[in-house]
Amino acid sequence: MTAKVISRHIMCMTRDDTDGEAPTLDQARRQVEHYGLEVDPQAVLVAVRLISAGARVGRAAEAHFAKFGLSTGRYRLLADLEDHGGEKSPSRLALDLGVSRATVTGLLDGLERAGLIARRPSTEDGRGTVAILTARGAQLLRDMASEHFGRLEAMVSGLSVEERAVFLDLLARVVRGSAALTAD
Amino acid sequence: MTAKVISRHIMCMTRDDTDGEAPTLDQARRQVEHYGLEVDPQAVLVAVRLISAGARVGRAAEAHFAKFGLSTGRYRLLADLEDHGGEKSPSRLALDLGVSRATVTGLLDGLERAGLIARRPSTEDGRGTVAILTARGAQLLRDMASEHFGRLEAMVSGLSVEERAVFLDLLARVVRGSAALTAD
DNA sequence: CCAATGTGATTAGGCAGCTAACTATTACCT
DNA sequence: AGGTAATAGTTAGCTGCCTAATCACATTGG
Repeated sequence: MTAKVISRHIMCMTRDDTDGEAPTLDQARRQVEHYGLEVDPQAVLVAVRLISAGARVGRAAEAHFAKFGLSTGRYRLLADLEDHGGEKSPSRLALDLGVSRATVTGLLDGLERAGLIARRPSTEDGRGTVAILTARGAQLLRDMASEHFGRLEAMVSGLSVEERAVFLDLLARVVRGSAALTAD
Repeated sequence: MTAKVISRHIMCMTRDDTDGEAPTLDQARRQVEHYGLEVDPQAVLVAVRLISAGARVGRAAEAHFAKFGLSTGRYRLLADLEDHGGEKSPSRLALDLGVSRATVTGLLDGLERAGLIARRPSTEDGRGTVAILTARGAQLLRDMASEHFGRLEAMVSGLSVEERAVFLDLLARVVRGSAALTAD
């Protein structure tokens, strides 16, 4: 995720060691006070931890893709293709995956080299191309599915069904808040 | 041709675009059934939406950095440097930021070119270098701080203080779940 | 005291995302 | 018709991240 993805947190409040963990409330507070701002450190912490957590889960998923020689982007493209009956134009893929057409070109290049998709000129549009999932591509997806979804499930296994519902609601509200900032 | 409903695969946590929203429960269910898996679609949805939300918030923060000519990585490095008194070795930066030393070298190159940091040989270790925050770098951070933290706060403004606490707890538990998968 | 090993920083090469620019084709508009 | 605009796909060049390899210096053990 993406990568790329944003690593752990937007601000570097990593204080000492043990590398790894997400920033603490103290660190957020220190940062805010350092600039003399009237911002709620807890709110900052929520945003930063959300970014961190999303990246972490994304990386955990990516680790599985890597075992099959795929990246997140390539997996997404393959899966979207299958979901659509195995055929789709690059432009449409870009739209549905939310990436640029140029990125799709690059992903298709790699997937074609690996024999997971094929390109064929469109029959309806002289400009167009169609990406086709090969039998090998479909098989790969089948091979990955069980463990992939199982891993996703395992990651949230610490939450009850009710908690998951609450979590989804809170997530949606933060997304709305960020969308308000983004949309200009 | 009719606008066919685009089905989005589970890992297709698309950004906004066209329809914009993250995947739905229906889509998750369809995917899981397609492979005949016994996985809870809601759990899958939680993981996928978390990835999506984290990326969204990260992008919203990044948009602000871009106004000052910084990327997320460069901002984090700068902020970490200031947080540490303005001086730190590249190795330490890599450790604290959670990226490789090679990445730090690249980030420092860009920041040095922009006059935001300077490199100086370490006085204690003949092999070592120290990255130093310049006055200009510190000023840039000061200029960015208010709006940066304000934006983070705004994104979570839809949650009450209690909800934020719940959210942090749920986030932490999902992170623990993903860490269990990652660590092996 | 010197060889082996370890560590700091960089370089080289790869991937995935982006924008901008380009070619080819199709569609639109008088 | 014919010129202009929009669209499909690609290419080129940027960034940020990675790993692996390299070079320089440090430390340590026999």
